[in-house]
Amino acid sequence: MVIAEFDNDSTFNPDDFLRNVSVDNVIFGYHDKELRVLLQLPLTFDKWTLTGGYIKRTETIEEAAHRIAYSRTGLNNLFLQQFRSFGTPTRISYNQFDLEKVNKLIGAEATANAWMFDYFVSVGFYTLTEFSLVEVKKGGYDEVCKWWPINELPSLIFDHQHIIDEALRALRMHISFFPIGYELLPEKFTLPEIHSLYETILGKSLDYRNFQKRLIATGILIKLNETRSIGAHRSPFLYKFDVAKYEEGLKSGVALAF
Amino acid sequence: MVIAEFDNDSTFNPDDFLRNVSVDNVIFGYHDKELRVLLQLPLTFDKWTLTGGYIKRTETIEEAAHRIAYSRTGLNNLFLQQFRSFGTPTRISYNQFDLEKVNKLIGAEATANAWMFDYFVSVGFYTLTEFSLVEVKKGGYDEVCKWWPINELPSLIFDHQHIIDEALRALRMHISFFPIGYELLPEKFTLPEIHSLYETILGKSLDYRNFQKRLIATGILIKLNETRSIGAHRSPFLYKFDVAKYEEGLKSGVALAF
DNA sequence: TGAATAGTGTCTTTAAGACAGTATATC
DNA sequence: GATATACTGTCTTAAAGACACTATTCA
Repeated sequence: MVIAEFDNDSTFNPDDFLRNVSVDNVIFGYHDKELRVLLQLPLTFDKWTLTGGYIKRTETIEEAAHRIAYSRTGLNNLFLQQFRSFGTPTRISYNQFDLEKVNKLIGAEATANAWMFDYFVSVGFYTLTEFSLVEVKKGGYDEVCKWWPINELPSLIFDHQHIIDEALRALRMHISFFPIGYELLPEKFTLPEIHSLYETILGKSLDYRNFQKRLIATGILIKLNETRSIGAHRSPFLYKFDVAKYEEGLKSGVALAF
Repeated sequence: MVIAEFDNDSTFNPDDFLRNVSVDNVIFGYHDKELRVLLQLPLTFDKWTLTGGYIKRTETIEEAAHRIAYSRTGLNNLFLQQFRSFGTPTRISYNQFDLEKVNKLIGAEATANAWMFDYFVSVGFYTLTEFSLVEVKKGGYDEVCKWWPINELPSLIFDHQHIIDEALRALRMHISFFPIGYELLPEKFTLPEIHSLYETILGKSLDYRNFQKRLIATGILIKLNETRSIGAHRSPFLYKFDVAKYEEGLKSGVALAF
């Protein structure tokens, strides 16, 4: 629930958007055994927020989620997954806004019943991407937009901490039934790399031998006849995804009960 | 997305409700090996709809779902489960309304941009109840409200068939991980009864011996020293739920991979 | 040759799935 | 005793989980 739309549209008009519904994206980023979330610090708050926004009258909620994600990451083929909606009259609280800053932005005196302080039901989406390659673009009304390690999140506005918790729960459930990694790993990757990926997302260690057995058994991996040189150590073999089987797994599920 | 609120409130004022968000309840009913859905035929359509409604500015989306479910079933302790939200600009289509009837109801000429024809994002909830004991109450603006067998649904308005399909998918996934039956079976029930319940909901047959083994293994059942007389047949034993373990299972899940 | 990482195999336990004959209640 | 339903047990197979040693790279 933020004013991301202002960014590319200087003639922002609330009437072009749905009232009382918004989208919040929980964008998880993975890199080098670390899981982060993309958060922004709007000028109108002194707390961080998810990258969210309003829904245009001409677009679906999924399109809105993609547009908002694109506006921050420049990525337009993210696998955005709806996981829950959040609706409580008190979730958006008037007094968490910095009214002085709001007034300056609006160029007028904001009253307590201004549309932006209204009760918004937020539809939550999450996604997962490789964050080291993403060029984060802050919105015109944000001070900063950056990746925060999942275990060291700053103080968040409204119920955004709760939304992140729920998104992480959904993500962790999701990866027991569907393959992940295609957007997160280089085209050719090693088993230790994908092993670390799963461990990081699940937040627990997985026996490497059993992990390998199960992952191979899904049939989504193709072992290559190349190795990666990693210094004074044995060189691990490279693998790539069998894209057809990976896609198939995304649809009908894959047995990986972690 | 219907005008259920009119029912108990003759002074219905759209300003008391959120714009552009609604709730749709998929109320599944079970009785005697049959699964049904509660649908209503509003005066303003010639197609059937889910029992849905708008969200008051003073209530959470969950409270709205409960209020709406109560208004049709008289039940107020339903286990309503949010499963997805639906938002497409075209999902509510103006020309599926019977304008003549709408005008008569409103007492004025409805224009194409009236609030009720607007783009509504609908938050979907489902629940499951024993339908033979429910006294269905139709809304003041409905012609009928009744249970339809899941396999013989009438023609539904908007995307309501799709919402039902998604709800059923969620329900079937749900019962592989969580116990069901407490609200659906009499306090004392037999194994063949709960077996039929699972078969009906899943829409497939389950080997009785394996089913029993797994269900007993969950520990949520208590075998009683009584039997039920069912005529010229062997009398099955009665069971009841171990409520504490059942509740526990609702929280942390139960292994029942069907 | 030592340090760090990659790779591999077996055993045990548990669960899933297929399958058929005996027991009981009433007419 | 005929009929309809309830009840029970075993075998096979597959998957999960625990566990420890060998192989490779290069400084």
